[in-house]
Amino acid sequence: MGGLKRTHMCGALRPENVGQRVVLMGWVQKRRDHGGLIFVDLRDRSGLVQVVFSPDSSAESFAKAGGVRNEYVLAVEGKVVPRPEGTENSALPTGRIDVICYGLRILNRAKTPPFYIEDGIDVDENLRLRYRYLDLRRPEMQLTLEMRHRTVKAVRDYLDQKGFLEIETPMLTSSTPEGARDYLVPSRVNPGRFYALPQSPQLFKQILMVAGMDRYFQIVRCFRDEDLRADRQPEFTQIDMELSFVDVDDVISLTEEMVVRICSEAIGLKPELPFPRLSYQEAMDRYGSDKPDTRFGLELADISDVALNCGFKVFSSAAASGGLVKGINAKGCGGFSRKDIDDLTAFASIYKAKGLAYFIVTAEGVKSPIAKFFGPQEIDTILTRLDAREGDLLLFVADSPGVAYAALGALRVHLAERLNLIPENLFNFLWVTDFPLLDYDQEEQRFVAMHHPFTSPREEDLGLLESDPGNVRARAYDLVLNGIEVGGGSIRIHRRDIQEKMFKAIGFTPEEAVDKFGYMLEAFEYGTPPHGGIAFGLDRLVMLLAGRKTIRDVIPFPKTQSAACLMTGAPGPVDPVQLKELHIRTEVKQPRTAKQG
RNA sequence: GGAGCUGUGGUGUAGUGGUUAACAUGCCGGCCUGUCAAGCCGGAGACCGCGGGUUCAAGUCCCGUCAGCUCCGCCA
Repeated sequence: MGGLKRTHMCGALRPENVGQRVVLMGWVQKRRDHGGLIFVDLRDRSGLVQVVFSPDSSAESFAKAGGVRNEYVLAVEGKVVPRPEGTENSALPTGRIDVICYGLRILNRAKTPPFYIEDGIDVDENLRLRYRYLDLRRPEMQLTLEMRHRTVKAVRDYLDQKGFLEIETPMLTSSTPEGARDYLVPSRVNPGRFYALPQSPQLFKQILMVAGMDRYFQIVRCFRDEDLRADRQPEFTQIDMELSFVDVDDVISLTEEMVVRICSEAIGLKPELPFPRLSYQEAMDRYGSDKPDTRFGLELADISDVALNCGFKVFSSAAASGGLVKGINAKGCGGFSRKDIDDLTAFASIYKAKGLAYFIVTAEGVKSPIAKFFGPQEIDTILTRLDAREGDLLLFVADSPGVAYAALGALRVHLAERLNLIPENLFNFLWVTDFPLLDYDQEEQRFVAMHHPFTSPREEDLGLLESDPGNVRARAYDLVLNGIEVGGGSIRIHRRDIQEKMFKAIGFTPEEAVDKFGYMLEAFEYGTPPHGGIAFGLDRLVMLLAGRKTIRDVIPFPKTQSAACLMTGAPGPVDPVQLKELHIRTEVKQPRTAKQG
């Protein structure tokens, strides 16, 4: 840089700086060459400032500026001057001043970038990911990463203040049964043995409680080898916490305050406390989801009782065989065409709904292919249940509870989007509590932990653990924001006998339990305090606060849906020598690379 | 494992089975002393993701495949 030292950031200059000699370093956003006068918008992380090159102030710089192109890296020595009257740019924070250049150094040249370095670009995500360093130059990406930093800093400041210690846990750990697929790391010095990357530091943080650390937190990377979604990456970051001597309300109120602090420092928002709470059952009944979006209405109604005795076989048999008949009122959609309804039916079928029954509410009564199966009394009850008015479209699903909830829950969100019912800039936090402890897995023909196997049952349900496992409620809680789960936790089991019962309930033999979690059971015998905690999905939280639709936008170097990094080409093939050292042979002859095509 | 959408100059798009694949922007050159979506003039740049097939003729129709995205399953 030829001994030059930067004095200011580009975006920081204001009329107060007029008269100052400044040295700026940054990238060329745009050059406007007027022949006798050249304007260059110089950009750094802080913003843009207009640099003026004129032969009157420096003939040499003016000549050099003619050869400057977009994304060249410049060092500019100049003087801050007020803009001539009438040439101010109110769209720019620095728009009332210019920097007149007296000395220009071209620190580096740049090829023409493959896409525009600006906000709101509409470009193939392939390109953005391949040239991520250019994508990240865009102001909105830089602001998002700054917001992520503010979030993390707010968490650290808050938890430090509350007496938490930030403690690290291993990345190379052991694979555990249950849960997601593990990422495995072969051990060179232990042939045939593997570490697993942590799906979460769950066991370690509990052990830290046994160790008397009292309050722990960690901003920690977690790994799950499952298929990707807009809000799921194979590696993601959790704000992970655990506290001793607490109950559900303690964890909830402590983290509520933290969330408020995050919102305030990241985006200047002050959500009202306490956040609403909903039981799992109520969330399912009203919204068909355990992570309901409460920014709009369209709640579900249950008509299983009416359906049970009606003449429509599809309804009555669903209701009679333990299923549900539920409906949703698509307000004002009575004018939907046959095709519109077919589309909604197709949408519901994604969630395994076998069909979508409908009522169109008109002044003359209900128009529906299935109206004839209902008496006037029954129709009246249904209309009342769904709060139906003339011009409404009522949609019904009759199926197993799982399918009815899923299909209508998704339909509810789908309709809200289509009808533009979702207000912008609304942040609806809410707790979902009282989850079932266990969930029956049809495929495996056994109960599995809904949260994880270390979640404590509610005391009053303890007796059901053996007699009626499906109805045991957990001391678990999820934090939901605008229909997305951003956090979840529980009070843990801290007694060996209960932990053993839990393992038994999910089908572990005592030998398996000891084999996989013996150290944990043993630790429980050395004075384990009651404890509980929570983990937040940092990426999702920042995504929502930043108003983005995918966590890829808040992760500097994300993976594609096929878990590849388009910039580095990971995962890539490795030298056979490396494999040999690791005592590994693969079945694949010619590995596909991520960059083909 | 499955369903859907997308793929055409650098970028974003248009393109009814039929001539030399069109437009905008960017890029390159020239002119231009107050622009900030600068302006004006000129120029280069795509064998239409890849591979087959149908056809006298394919960017367009069919099959396969690759990549990206969205979703179902999966994600304690």
